[in-house]
Amino acid sequence: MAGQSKENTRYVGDTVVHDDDTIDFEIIELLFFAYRDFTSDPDAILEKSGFGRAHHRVVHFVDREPGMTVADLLDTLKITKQSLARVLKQLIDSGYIRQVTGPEDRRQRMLYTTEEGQALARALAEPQSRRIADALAKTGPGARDTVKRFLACMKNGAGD
Amino acid sequence: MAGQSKENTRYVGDTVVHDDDTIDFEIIELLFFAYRDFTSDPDAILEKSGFGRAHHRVVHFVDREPGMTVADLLDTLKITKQSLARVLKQLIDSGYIRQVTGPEDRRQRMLYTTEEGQALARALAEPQSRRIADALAKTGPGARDTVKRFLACMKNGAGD
DNA sequence: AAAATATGTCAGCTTTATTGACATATTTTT
DNA sequence: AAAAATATGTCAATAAAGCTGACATATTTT
Repeated sequence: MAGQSKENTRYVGDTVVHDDDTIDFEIIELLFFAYRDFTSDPDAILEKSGFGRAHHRVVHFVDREPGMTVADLLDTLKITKQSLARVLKQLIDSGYIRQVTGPEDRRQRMLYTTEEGQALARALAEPQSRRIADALAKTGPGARDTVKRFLACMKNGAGD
Repeated sequence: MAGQSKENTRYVGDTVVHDDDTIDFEIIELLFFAYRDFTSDPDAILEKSGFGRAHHRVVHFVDREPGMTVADLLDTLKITKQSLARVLKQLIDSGYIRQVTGPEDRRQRMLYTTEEGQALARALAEPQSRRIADALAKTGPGARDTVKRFLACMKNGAGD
C-alpha cells in the first residue's frame, strides 16, 4: 500500500485534481512501457505478411476461439463492423481465415483459422509468450499467480 | 512456472511454431484486456478537450519530467519529429504546454506544462491510478512489488 | 568558415479507426 | 404469409495518428 489513495484532492474549475503523491505515476508508466514493448514484438513478423496490429488481433482471437461469429469478434475487439470488415476481408482473401455458414443460423458466419492462419497466430504469440516467461522468471516464484490476478482485476467488469 | 517454455517447437516453412500449450495465451490475453480498459479510462476526459491519446502521452511525460527537450520526448515516445509536431503545436496553441529556450543551448526548447496542462495531466492520470489501486488491493498484500518488478522486466532493455 | 545539431515545417501517404446509409439473406414474430 | 428483427456485407466520406522525404532556420561545435 505505498504511494496512493491519500485522498488529497483539490479543484481546478470543476475538475477534481489529486496532488502528485496521491497518483500512482510509477505503475502507470511501467504499464505504458511494458505494453509498448510487448506489442512491438510481433511487428517484424506482421510486416512480412503486410499486415498490421488489427490483423494480429483478429487472427489471435479467431485462433483462440474457433467458430466464433462476426458479432462475437466485434464484441471482443470493441470496434465497429466497418472497421473489422476490411481487415477480415484481407485475412480471408489471403487464406488465413475462412468462414463457414452457421449450421443452426445460416445468417451467421463462423470464423476459423486455416493452417496458415494458425501458424501465423502462433508465430505472433511466440515472442510475446517468451517475453512474459522471461519476465515472470526474473520476478520470482509466485509471480505468475499475482500478475494474473492483478491483470484480471484491471479489466472492466472484474467484480472481485 | 506453469504452462510455458516446454520448447515443443515445430516448423511451418521456415517459421518456428510452438504448439498450443507451450504458449502463454492466458497472460497475453489478460494483458490485452487490462491495457484496453486501462487506456479507455481517460478517453471521456480527452474528448471534452478535443484531444486524443497522442496528446495524453505528451502532456503526461512533460508533466512528469518538466524541462525535457523535444528530443527527449521523441526518444521517450518513439515517434517521429513530424508526428510529434502536430500534437505538440496543438497543445502549445491551446495553452497546455509552453516552451522555454534552453539556457545552455539556445537551440533546445525545454517543455513545461502550464497550470492547465498540469491539471489536465493529473485529471487524466487519476482514473488510471484509481483502477491500479483497486486492482492491487484486490490482488492482495505484496502485489504492488511483484507487479512492479514484472512490468519493469517486460520492458525492453531490462537487463534484470 | 564549415559542419553538425535541435527544431520547425511543408507535402503527401498509410493504417486503423469512425459514422451513416443501404443491401441481402435469414430467422422470428405477428 | 407478411412484417419485423437480426447477422452480415458494402459503399462513401471522414478523422486520428502515425510515417517518409525534403528543406529551412538558428545555434553550437569543429
